[in-house]
Amino acid sequence: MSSLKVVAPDGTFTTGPQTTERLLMPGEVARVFGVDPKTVNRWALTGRIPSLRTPSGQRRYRESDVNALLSTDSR
Amino acid sequence: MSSLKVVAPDGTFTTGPQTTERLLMPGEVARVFGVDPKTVNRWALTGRIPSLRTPSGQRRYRESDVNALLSTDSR
DNA sequence: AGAAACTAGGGTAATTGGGGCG
DNA sequence: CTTGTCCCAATTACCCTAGTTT
Repeated sequence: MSSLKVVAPDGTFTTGPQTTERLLMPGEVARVFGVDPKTVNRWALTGRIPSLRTPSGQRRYRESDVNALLSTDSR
Repeated sequence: MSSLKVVAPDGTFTTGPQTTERLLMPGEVARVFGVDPKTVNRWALTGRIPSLRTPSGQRRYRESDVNALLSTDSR
């Protein structure tokens, strides 16, 4: 497979043919679940969701991780 | 402006600010119907109303689902 | 350079989920 | 069978200020 690297304007990047893995910001994740952005941070601190950090300390979330939590049953 | 990305089960996705559907908390839904939040909880458990769950287990309700039930002029 | 929007923190009051009972 | 209420432990929302990003 080709290891093509695509770099977006905001610095995010993806490698591979079609795997567009965008990084979501806390507010975006918060809107997905209907919670406060601080709550998403708390999830990261308690290990409920994996997170990356920018050099300045802000958190970013992989949408694959978000979708994995989203697909959890809805009883 | 941040564009929220919504990913479908098949991998396709759409981006856009207007696709953001508001999610209501149990108490908000309860006030709409004039019942106790616990009752809304039971409606979700019995499948009378669809619901999402946060990673910690709390429920959120789509505004469109709530409105759909409101307009359900049964008889 | 400035303004607007978003974020990370900390602290506190309010809400939620689940079980059981009337 | 459905709903409201009481209990508890856990989780979340809202307030603030400061730093970051666009």
